[in-house]
Amino acid sequence: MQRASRAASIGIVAPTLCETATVSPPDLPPGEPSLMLLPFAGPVESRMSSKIAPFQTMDASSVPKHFEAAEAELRWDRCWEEWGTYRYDPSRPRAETFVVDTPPPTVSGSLHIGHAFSFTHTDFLVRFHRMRGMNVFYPMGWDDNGVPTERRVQNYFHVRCDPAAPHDPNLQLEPANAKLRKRRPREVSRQNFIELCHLITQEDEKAFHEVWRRMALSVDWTQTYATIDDHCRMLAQWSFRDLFEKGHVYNVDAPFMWDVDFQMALAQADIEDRQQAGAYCDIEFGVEGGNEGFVIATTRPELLPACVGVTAHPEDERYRNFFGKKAITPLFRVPVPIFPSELADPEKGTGILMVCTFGDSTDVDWWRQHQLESRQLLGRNGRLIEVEFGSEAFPSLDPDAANRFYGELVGKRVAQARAAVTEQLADPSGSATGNGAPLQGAPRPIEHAVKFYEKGDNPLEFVQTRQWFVRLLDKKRELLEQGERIEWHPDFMKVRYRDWTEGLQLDWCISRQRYFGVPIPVWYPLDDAGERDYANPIVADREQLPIDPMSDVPTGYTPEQRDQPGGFSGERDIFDTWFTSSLTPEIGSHWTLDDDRHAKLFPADVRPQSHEIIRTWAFYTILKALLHENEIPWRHVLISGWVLDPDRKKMSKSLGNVQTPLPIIERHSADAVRYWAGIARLGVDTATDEKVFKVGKRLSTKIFNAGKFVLSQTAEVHPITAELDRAFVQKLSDLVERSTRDFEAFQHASVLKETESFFWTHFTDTYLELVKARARAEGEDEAAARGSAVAALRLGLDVLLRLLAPFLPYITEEVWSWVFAQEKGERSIHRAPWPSGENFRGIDPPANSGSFDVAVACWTAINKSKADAEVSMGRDALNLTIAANPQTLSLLDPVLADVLAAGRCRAHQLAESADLDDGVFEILDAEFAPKPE
RNA sequence: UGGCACGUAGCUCAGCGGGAGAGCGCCGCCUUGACACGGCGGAGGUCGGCGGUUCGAAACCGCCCGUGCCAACCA
Repeated sequence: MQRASRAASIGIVAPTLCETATVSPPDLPPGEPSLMLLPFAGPVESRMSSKIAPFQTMDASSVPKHFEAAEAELRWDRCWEEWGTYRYDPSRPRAETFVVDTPPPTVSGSLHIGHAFSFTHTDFLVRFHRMRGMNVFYPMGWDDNGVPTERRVQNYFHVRCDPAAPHDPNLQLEPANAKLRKRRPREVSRQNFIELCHLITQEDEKAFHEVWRRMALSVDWTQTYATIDDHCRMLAQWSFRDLFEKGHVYNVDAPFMWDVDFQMALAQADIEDRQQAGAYCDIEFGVEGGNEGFVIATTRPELLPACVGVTAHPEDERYRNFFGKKAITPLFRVPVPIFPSELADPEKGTGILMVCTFGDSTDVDWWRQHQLESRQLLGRNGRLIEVEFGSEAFPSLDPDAANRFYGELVGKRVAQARAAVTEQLADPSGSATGNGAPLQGAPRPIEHAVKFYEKGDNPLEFVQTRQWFVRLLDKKRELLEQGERIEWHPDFMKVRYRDWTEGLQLDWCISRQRYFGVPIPVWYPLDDAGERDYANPIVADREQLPIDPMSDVPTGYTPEQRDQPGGFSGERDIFDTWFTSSLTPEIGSHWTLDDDRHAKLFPADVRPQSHEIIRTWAFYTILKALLHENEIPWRHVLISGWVLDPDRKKMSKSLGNVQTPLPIIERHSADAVRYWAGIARLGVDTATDEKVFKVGKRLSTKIFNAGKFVLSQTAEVHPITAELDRAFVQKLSDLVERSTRDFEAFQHASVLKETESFFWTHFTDTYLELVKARARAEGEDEAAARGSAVAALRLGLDVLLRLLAPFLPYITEEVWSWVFAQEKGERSIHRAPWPSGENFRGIDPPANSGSFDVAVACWTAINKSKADAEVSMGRDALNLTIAANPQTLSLLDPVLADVLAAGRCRAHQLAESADLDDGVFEILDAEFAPKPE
């Protein structure tokens, strides 16, 4: 309390903080919360210099010995929030606005250090532009939708969604324990399931929120959205309606990629290839009207009952005679056409193969092109369905045998059916030619690529279902052009986008057979027989949105008409989660809701993201902006690399090597973690490294101590006139110029490295030491020299703090608050202007541009002579002979007094030594004072 | 198999047409008044390999080797 009242009377930053100081934040322990919350405000003597305006110093002894990062992080976070330091100002014009299309993290995914890494990259740039005077729009979104959340709810509560189950309005569930997990999952209604999803995402959001605050992401927290909230659902559904009206979406009933475990359709972007062990089975087929046969090689013998054709290359001599005839499948004795196809590769397998409904996408092509029969045997759950051979749909020359064989397969999953069929094929009774067992020899093991859903555990199948699509194959050229209009950082990442776009083979399947997400806002009229009219869907009106077609009713119908002949039926599917997240720029800009805001915030300036989702998030966002507004969604894309574990493996949940940010922050401080992220360039994968965190921590400690020293120099400031001071300022001015240029070019890592290097090499290790004595020189006639040093020291600290502020927001704010906050009239350094030529106006350049380096070289030579003599640097030199060539000695002259003072040199001689190189000094005949008792 | 990126000191990386660099680690020394959560000094590399362009290549070009990522490869 005493501290608080004193600060108030001194009035640095205290007036605004008094309120803060009286508020006990809920997340701090009780005790002395008011003290904890007060930014340090040591005693300040306010003086007016006759030469340079308001000037304050502080008493270094009043500053704590060490910087307590954890305490400061909580304290400053509260201040920034109270001050609205990061608030977007909607009244300012577009030209002054800098817009970020922030990635909404999947909140039910694991929060790891990689998130902190890439989000911090964005924050560096944001803070730079804010200090440059831009009005920053930096929102935060949460991605709640989709499979990860459903999975998490299923595991957390040990439940499954059963759409047929009745809703339980009083459902209360605890997290499942081990005992509960042994039982079958509890089945809950669709609505209950969705409520559980909401519950868990809210909890997960808090975890992210806490880490973001602690990392000092300068987000405007008043601009927050969640992909499941009304605003996002409305815009996603409106997006669908707009695309529908423009003719870009359609629904079709066709064979498509299907995950048998999730039981949902997928888009090309959701698929990955995995190397799998498989085996070629060589199977003899018969040919109708004889006992001839041929052998096909297949890795999917279980699809034999679904065989609808056989094909070989038209030029293949081995099989030419068969074209036009019918093949007879073994076991099931089904006659199927044999036709030529350029797509068959004579080199592969035996050169002749079976076409099934459906083994792969080529099967689908053949099936379409040659109008083959449809004999879909694989059900949506991945098990073989019941069929009757000998019926019209499943003809057979020997229905009894076929049904006997097939009876052993019904209900089996793919892998089980494969084993069973392989066994059956080894039985001669199944032969189509009478030449013994259809299986020729043992299956031959191979490794081959198989398509998987990226989150799935079983290979994809092609299953005929009805799905909604966005047409994109006809828009490749425009999409590629949009990609060219955007600047990619690093630029080679553009290639990823181009390759993906050029390689597109399928339209975007946007319907998903899931529960937690944005419903497709469509109903279907039912005819008199109660069948859905898919050709004439009823798309919800704008005014109705957002809607859930399972509970809301289309205009012109009554609730009683739901699922009645002549009535309507609601679409059950929801959107692919990317359908919503591809609208993040429009979600932030309030597209279609607020034209003025949209004009200011769209297109955005930057989109930060990681490279593995170029094909999804970046691609779909570009697509949406093109189709809705014929625009690019943002001008720049920033691609952060991945975070690897110390063994350089990608951090992922499945590998179990995930590190979470909070323990690292607690151990090393948020600034240290930000430093680690800051030295990594965009697009470069980076390993977590204790050593680097420590370097960051060390830098912030040094800033704390150097700040304490500089601001406690009590001499009045004067114009910067001394040669060494002017030489230092010139170097500083060059640094500002380079840093600004690098930041403008999205090279944050160079800014940090250069500034850090300058801070140590040119500021604390050299300049500060060289002028220390002069800054403390006593006597009236030393006032100008003294004041010049103090002014340059303060200028150096001021500029370096600001250059480092985007990277190390806590320590720079802390030091800023001691004196500069009031002196410069800006309470937060994060609102202070970025350094520029303005800061150096009126300071003359040095007489010699080499003065600084010569001073350092000479001082270093003196230090070396002390090191060689194994005496402390603090020991006085009684007498030194300084040798250098005449040119170098003449450069030394204007800075010699500073060098001698820093070297504690009581007496000296200069010796011309023409054979020494420029800038090189040698110390001869050094004599040091004896070690004091 | 194709595309992209990367290969520089023990480790992590910067440099990308004219001096081979930084931090950490290592060795030696120093309690100094902002800082021992310090400071000073030092050792350490034929810049993956082979060719080419150039007066000059770690850097530019070609080929090769290695690593990573992306994409393709389901008969």
